[in-house]
Amino acid sequence: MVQRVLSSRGERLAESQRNVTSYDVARHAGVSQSAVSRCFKPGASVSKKMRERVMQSVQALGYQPNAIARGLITRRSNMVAVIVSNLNFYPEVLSQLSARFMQRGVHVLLFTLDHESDVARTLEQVAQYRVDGVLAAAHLTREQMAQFHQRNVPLVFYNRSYRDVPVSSVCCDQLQGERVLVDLLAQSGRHRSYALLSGPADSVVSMQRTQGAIERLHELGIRDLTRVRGDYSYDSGRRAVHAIFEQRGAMTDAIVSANDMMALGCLDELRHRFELDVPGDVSLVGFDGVRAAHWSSFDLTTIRQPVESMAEAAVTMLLERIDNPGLPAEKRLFSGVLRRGATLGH
Amino acid sequence: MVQRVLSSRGERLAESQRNVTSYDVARHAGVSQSAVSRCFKPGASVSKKMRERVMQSVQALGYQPNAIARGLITRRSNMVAVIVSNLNFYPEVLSQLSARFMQRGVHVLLFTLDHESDVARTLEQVAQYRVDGVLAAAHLTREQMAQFHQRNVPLVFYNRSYRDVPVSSVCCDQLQGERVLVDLLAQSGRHRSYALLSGPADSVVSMQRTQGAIERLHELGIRDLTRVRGDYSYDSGRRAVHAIFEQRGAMTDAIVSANDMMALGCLDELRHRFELDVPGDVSLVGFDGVRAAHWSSFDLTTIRQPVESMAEAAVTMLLERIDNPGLPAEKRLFSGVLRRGATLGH
DNA sequence: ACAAGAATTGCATCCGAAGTCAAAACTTTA
DNA sequence: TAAAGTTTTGACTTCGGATGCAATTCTTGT
Repeated sequence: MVQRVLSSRGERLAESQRNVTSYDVARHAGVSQSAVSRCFKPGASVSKKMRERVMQSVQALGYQPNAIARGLITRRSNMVAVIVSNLNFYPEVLSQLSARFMQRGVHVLLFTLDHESDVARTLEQVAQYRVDGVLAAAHLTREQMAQFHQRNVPLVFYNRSYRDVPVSSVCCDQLQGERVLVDLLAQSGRHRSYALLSGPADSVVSMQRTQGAIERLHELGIRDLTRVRGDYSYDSGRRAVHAIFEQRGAMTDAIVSANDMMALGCLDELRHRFELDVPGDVSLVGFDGVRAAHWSSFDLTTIRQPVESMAEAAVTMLLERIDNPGLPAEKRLFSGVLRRGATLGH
Repeated sequence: MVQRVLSSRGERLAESQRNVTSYDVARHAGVSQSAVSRCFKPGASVSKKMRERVMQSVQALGYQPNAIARGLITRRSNMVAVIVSNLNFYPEVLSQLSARFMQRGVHVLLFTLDHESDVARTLEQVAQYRVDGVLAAAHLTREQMAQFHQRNVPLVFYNRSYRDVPVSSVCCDQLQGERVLVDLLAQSGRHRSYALLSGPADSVVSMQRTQGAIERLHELGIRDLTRVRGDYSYDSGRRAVHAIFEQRGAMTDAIVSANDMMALGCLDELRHRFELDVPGDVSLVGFDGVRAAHWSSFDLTTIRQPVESMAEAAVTMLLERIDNPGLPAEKRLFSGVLRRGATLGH
């Protein structure tokens, strides 16, 4: 009963309040629909008089052009899909990307992937919305990349580079950054035993960082290495300390963490649970340059990813490729910036 | 040269690879376009045989229905706009909202506002994309709300409630939470002098928290109160400590911060710069329940906003109102959850 | 086997703006 | 002032899928 009344009211509303269209404006202004359309196209052939008349009606009726309809005919949605694997790790990146896209009049359709989510289904959705381009801060398979390529949808990866695949990406040089950190550790004191804390097994970034560290350690003749794995979270960093000490007793006096969050977890656990001094007893380095790494409780030595530059580059690369589909794939590699904190032994 | 070859190839591709449409599928399967369309509408009248035939062609051609075209005719974009004022403060909230919308097959068009950004222009964009609903974690004027109402676009606010305006919202009870914190402070020891650290002047949330604290302090007969203002950031928390001590010397021994970030800034500055003991010399409370508040370096006493419940409520409320435009506005108020940390005096 | 009823299918139209092209209106020139 | 040239304007079609309705096919009962 109530239901019926409500819905009949809903219908009446829907009829009377049907969105204002360009036809309505045209009728109101006594001109053709084409004229109205042209008034919204910059650089179109419209007389001053016409524009004034139309705009007056636009104001009067509160007309807003329908971006959906426009997208249908122009085959340009003016939207890009931004795919992030786990939002918690990318707040700053997403904020940067979003701001820069908005500034250029491009809209962001956000897709987040968590462990349970079905990547294939998500990408289907991306395809159905006919976005003009895709910015992915998540792992895609070669087939999935190929699909976008087939459909002529430009794709740019953020911090994932796929060697041997001609796909565009903007990355921070993980290997080099990690080598710098290891060098610094090695210079800063004679450490007896190193521990390497990696991220999730399926993270390419973690793999690269870990590999960079191992390479450099080997080059320096350091072979005594404990390896444990975390999931990039603070808590997993705390747990990692226990795992490390279980494997090597309390011999370990240098920890290389694949990211800052885990490093902070280590730091807290070392200090507050094990009552060890950092950097006195243990040296520690992270990677990323998250805000908290700068906090005076931590003052972590780390490599800061130049997020602003990377975001700018990613956005620019994607938009360029949208405007000019012929552009070849390009991989841009940014160097991280060393931040010397107080977590390295004398 | 290479350029030309590539771009001419691009053109040929663009022509031949024009996106597959339902007509293409229909032709390939030897059926009508309506039939194809119906195969994608759940619950439509389609025979098993027909569905099989169509789906085979769909597979063969790699057809993906065009959500834009569908949106045009159904007047349902299946997108909602999420407007957040400054992403940095909302990583977890956004992640929650996004995940929950996605789970229900609704897509998120993300709009971020920073200080410079033009809210009016942004809302114009929101309107043009004919989103089905708007979730705002940002401040809108009454007129702006009214615009959405006029256009029959459901609007739900996250953590902003406007008294006297019939608009839906999901909020955490800032006043009550702050009162609980003040009570706890008062019980935990006899503090000589309180300081109140507010957020930005234009933040309603900050106002409410501040007001809640002041009310309760007054009720408890506490009038000796230093007031300073920050911008919600860690750094502004650090600076605030200096401001407080300048105003009251080092008398102050209880600080009520309008959010956790600033509280953490205070904490670090008190301990590392002023070499004071928290909670020995100064007690401190925050608000929000951010991750870092739980870290063992801080162990902050705070009120945790039940982000999961709030996000779920906000998403549900919005989608309900999309499906049933007749529903009246509703304000839902969640209580924060006290987290007792180690930043309160004995 | 045939009529009545139910389930499918296809035709035609619609959503709302943009682009094509020819007609109309306005300028300029001789 | 008429002819030629330039702008503006409007009628019509298009984008790609959804839907009301009529036509068709399939069931079912007798």
